[in-house]
Amino acid sequence: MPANAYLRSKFRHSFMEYNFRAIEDKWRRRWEEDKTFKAADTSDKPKFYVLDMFPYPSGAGLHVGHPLGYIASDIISRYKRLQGFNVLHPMGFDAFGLPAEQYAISTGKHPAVTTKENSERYISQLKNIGFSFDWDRMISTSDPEYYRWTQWIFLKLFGSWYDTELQQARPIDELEVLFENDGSEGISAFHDEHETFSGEDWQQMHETQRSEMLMKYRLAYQSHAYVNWCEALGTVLANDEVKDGLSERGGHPVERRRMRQWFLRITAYAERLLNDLNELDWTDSLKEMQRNWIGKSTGASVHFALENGETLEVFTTRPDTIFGVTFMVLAPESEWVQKLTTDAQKEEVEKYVNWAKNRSERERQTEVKTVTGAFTGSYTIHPFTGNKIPIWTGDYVLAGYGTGAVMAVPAHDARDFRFAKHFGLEIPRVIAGADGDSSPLTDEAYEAKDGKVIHSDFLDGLDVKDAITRAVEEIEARGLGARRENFRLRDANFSRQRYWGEPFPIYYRNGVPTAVPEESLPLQLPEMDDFKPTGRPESPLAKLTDWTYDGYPLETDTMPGFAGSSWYFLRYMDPHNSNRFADNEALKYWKDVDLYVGGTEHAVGHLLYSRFWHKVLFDYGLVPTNEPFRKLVNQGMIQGRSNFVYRINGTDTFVSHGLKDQHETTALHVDVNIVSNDELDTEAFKAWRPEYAQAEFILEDGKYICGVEIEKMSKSKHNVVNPDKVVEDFGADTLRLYEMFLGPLEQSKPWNTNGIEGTHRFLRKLWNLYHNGDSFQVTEEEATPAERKTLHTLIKKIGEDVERFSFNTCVSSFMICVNELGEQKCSKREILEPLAVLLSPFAPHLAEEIWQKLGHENSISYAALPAFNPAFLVESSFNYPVSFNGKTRYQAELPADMSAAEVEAAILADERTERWKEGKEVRKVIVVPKRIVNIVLG
RNA sequence: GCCCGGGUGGCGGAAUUGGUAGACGCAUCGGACUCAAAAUCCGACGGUAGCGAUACUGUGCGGGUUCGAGUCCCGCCCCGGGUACCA
Repeated sequence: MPANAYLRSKFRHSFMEYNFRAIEDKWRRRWEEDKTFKAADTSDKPKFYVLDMFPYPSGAGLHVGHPLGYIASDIISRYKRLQGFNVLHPMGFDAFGLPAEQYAISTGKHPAVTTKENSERYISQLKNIGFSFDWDRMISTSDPEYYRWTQWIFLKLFGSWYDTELQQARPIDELEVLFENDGSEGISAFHDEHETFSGEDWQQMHETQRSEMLMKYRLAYQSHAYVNWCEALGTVLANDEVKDGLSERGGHPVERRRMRQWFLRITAYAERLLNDLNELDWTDSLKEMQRNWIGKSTGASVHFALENGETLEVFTTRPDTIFGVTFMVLAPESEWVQKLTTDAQKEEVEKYVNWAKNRSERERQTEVKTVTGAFTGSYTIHPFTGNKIPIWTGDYVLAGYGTGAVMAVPAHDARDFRFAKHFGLEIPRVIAGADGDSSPLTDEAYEAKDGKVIHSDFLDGLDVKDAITRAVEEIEARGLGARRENFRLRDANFSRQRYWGEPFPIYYRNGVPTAVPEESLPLQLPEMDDFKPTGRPESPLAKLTDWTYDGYPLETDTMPGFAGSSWYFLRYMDPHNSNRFADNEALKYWKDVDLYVGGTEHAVGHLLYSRFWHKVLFDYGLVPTNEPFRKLVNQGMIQGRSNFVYRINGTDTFVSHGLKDQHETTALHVDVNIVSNDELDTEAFKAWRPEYAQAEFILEDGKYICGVEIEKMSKSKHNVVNPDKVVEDFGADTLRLYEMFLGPLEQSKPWNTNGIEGTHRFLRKLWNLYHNGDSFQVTEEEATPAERKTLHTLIKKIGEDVERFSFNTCVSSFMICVNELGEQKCSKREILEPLAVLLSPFAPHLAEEIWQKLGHENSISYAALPAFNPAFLVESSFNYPVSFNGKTRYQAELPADMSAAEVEAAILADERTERWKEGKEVRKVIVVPKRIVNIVLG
């Protein structure tokens, strides 16, 4: 291995080697002892809050991909300190939740134990890389002193309703006063459907009835609803935890089940969550993901009269096609299905509904194109034509969106078209194509919002866009409905039937869900030896007989993983406060996160929930900003780079990659740690696994070359590279630099240890600039113009590139600078001292060591960033590329301050121009000063 | 299907507002030092032709705008991510 080579070389050379192990050890210890990166609670300096998405401490420890974002944010943190900011850069652990619990179960240990062990391992790995975290602010979401405030915020949500007129959360007792006085009518509140009641009605209600009514308004509420039940995990899951009908964690099947659950009324904030995205400095793609998840669509609600006098409400985005409605479809789960099914159709409909309800989420999604449904036997009356419209049920209509019923326009909606075609229903065309085509639609629906309306009474001749407006006007004028907005976003399922989460501070007093008083928080998670899922849809806490408060039973569900992570960034501002989730002064000083770095996997989960919680706190004046994360940068994923060996089938012989096609072979993953530049260390391979001890090899050019594939980094693929190993072999500074050098931060890229020696070599070259033979040597001589130019080119470049998070080009610039200074044999303080400061955010250990040798007593972390002086970059001449018809032919060195006309004259007078003209005429000369000359020949 | 990214040497990537494509690094090859190896240093390194100066060609494909296109416009192909009966 290269590390051994370096070690060997160290003993051979007599001069001062770059001994990264000693240097890094020394500074790790110093920073810890001196608390170098402790953020001041109050300061005259401007604040800067740099946050990483905190990890859940998994049993596998950190691999080399995890620190990528942390290195980037650490560079920014250190850079901002150099710029004079008071920087808050904390780290902690997302310790509650499913992953931690699954890991505990698989190892047979208690999650409290595994979480502690894993966190400690993470801390040591993180400290090894030299991050400038303020470790005194470390938090863990499973710490009772932390989740006490998670519970407290939950109670805030439980004790709130949303005023749609004031557009903010308000205390629930204010709603009770309104109910008491005037009943439910005229209150502008976001709530579930219910029948209106008067003030007198309210006064006569029982406690239970009142509680149930308030549940329809609370921001944290209980409800019976269809939820994602995952049998294998023994819990329900939120929508963002389910992918393709399988649990995101573990890939287990998920079924739809009606259960009583806690929910968060995030839908009340849909509009604000959507609008406020505009003011955030996030990537467009991330904002777009949130917009799509929120899914706002504009249209109309329309009431269709039923024969029994009731009305059926539907939501449509295409009211312009209302004359094309030939049938209605209800979701199988809709309450209307039962009510509207006639005796004659009863058997068929019941059979269908039962079948549809028992389909798994996965079946529903994989068989999207299969058309199923049943006729209820009832009809509705078309509000404009008076026609009888048959009512069907079909599972392509979702119960949870809109009203769970649609007006079907088969000619202009692909799903309705398929349904009509399958059941032989009419498909009348009401929108002509853009080319005026009004022929019947036989193959597919015409969904484009383009063309003119036909066969539609008062809408005839209008363009689609105008017809939508006109149709809504008419619907409103006739009292048939109204313009309406609809959101795809659903309320967040907040219950988990698991052990390892925050207990709900809720107890059931005579069956009425009641808040545990604030003074009794934290409501501690009870110690349990048997914390495994029960296998029934209830939490392990239900096994306890003494899980009570004040003699009443406590809620047995626990909160989901995203509870603790929805506000942790606030706790860092004041992590040890025992009176409040964070002190008001601290909140006012730190305000919000200036830079948040993390992966896109949290685009719609964590980032949406956090924004929601933050807005509720903002409504109560508990936080000073309405958004928590001003700027957000997504780092790409580091993929694994797997190596393969090829075993000749039925033998113990392995053939090198280039020769494998001459044999029948099986490709096997081999540990990337015993492969260097794709060459296998065959002795290490024999020692790797007992079954390979007798292995024989067919080599090419005396080497065994491995195959390569880019895959996910995972243990089973033997492509995991541990940062500890890289730090041991090359040092933390090399690791930091190399991770940045790999490519643009936001891009996904494979980890390949091969190139790391380049960055290590760079650090040694840099180290040698400050040393001569075996002694540190930096002179006080005045720098030359060339040396100053080299330095200030770097200062300018680093300033620009850090600003745009282009750290890979920063590293290149350092390399160029060091190469040039090496050629210049520069050892002058005037140049080398600023260079050390510039480098310190990237390679902090090395920079500190040099800084100390330069005679400074304080940490380089609080030095001042060198100022850029453009005067040093002024050039007296410019080497013009001269091109003819766009092809560069020769270079001409001309004074830099020459005007365009002078340049033109000089070039035309150049003898080389004559040669390249090839006798043709000069039609035009383009001169861009200090860039290019192009001569157009005719 | 829809919405976002992206496609540049053997490899990772650079080219920030249209102005010398391939910076920087890895790998490879050649040389110096060495008994030898490692380390270090020097040099070559997109493709084709040529001893060579050099010429032609070249940023996924096809067209266009421009004095000039990796960069802008139109139409495709491929890869990655998100989302999916959302009416």
